[in-house]
Amino acid sequence: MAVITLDDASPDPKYQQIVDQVKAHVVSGALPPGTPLPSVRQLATDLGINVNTVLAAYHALDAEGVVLLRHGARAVIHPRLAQRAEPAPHAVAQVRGALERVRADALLLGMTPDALLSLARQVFGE
Amino acid sequence: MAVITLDDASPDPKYQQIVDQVKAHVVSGALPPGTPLPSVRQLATDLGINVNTVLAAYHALDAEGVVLLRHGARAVIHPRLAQRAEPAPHAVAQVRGALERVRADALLLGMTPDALLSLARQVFGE
Amino acid sequence: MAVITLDDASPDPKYQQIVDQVKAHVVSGALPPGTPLPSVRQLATDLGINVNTVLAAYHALDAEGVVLLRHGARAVIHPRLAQRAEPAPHAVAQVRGALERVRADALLLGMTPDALLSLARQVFGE
Amino acid sequence: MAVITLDDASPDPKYQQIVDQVKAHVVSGALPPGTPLPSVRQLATDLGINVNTVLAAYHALDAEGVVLLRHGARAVIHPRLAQRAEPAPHAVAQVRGALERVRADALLLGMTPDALLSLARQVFGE
DNA sequence: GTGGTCTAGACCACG
DNA sequence: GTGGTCTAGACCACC
Repeated sequence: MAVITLDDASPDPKYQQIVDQVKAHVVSGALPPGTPLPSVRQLATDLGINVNTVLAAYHALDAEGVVLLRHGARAVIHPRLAQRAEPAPHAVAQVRGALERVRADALLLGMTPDALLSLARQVFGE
Repeated sequence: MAVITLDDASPDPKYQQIVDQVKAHVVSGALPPGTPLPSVRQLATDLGINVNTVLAAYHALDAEGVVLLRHGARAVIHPRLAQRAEPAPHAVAQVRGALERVRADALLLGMTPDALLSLARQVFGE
Repeated sequence: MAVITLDDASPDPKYQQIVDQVKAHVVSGALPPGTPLPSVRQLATDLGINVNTVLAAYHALDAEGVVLLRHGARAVIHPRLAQRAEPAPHAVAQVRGALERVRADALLLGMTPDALLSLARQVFGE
Repeated sequence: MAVITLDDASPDPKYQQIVDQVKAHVVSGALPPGTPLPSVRQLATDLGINVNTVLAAYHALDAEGVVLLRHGARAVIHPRLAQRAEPAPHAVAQVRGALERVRADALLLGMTPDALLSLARQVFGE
């Protein structure tokens, strides 16, 4: 459970794919705060990639506060993630920008505004 | 009208900012199909950037089918853009992926699913 | 009294947290020179961590001269701690370096020099 | 000016030394917002170290928002650094923790509270 | 055994 | 030319 897989055909770099999937698992509840992640070496061999690539992903997650890295200890999902309840002032602006970008691409790809809204309800709704 | 501006403080590369803004203007109707874009040299001097940077943006837009580039002729918004009505099979999957990524980041930033849906309705709604 | 606690959400390693807290208790007077520390095994079980982790902390404190370790005997706060009166030549330079580092981070975090000085007076003042 | 140097005898890793010095230069005004940093390759050869070590430092500065990294463009001190005026809620607590740590070490090194406060006024004062 | 740092070198993407 | 990604492998620090 909470498996991480790589797609060689993806335009995203491997370390980014790892970051995205860990975040997704955190959000879905598959990786609750405090859960230990696989060791960098373990995940590297599992995915058939280099240890440093996994390290890059873990460092990025650490910098974002999603993961807690400590010397000698297994990396864990940050225990204080659950406490965050403030919407954060700039966060909304940031998300809005991302949504506007998605909207432009979707409409140019031929989707109707209605179809987009409907898809959003599907993805964003519980 | 349909002005393009660059933000030096943006994490996005310049060519990306140009691409995003042209798309936005197309979607908003400010740049209807067939409209000529400013010449590469003109836009480059207007923005105070290198010609190659503008060229990169135009090429990207051409590759996505948003713009039509022809040797010796001014670049124009693709005339057949309006005819696209089929959402394209992989397009929906692509947009869904983008939305899922936005969702993960939004929730990790502390937004509630409700707030996100509400924001999406705001941005995606006509 | 002079309790030591661990914070799982802290980015600092456990042994470091122990070292910091013992130092703080010594400085505050809660652990005067000569005071015996809890045994390695006792503290390890109290905190629910490995004996070696506590040992590492005690060794670090011993190396810094804060604690006196003797084979077979309980570790104690170094009895001669009180006698130190000379600031030591390199000590000032070391502390100055630490303060400069704190200053850079504080200012980058948005604090004003005045706010920083005021906070320092609060923390450093008796 | 705004030179960066490495100290092989320092306990801090090289990439950390680069990070600290860039921050110090930003705070001192030697590197105002928008200033381009030396390219990773240039700085690497200047310091006689590997390119990836410099990259690690630049990535860390980018993650902290001190530096703006963009593909193909020279790294620059973040242009929006000047705009930050909010003290940030957790920032104060973070700085306070750092000061408390410095205080404990200073007193254990034999400095008096008065000497520490005086040094702080020297370092923190304009 | 776990993560941290550093090196060396290759190839890709952006301007 | 600039930064980005990835690999391979070595050695160190922490638990």
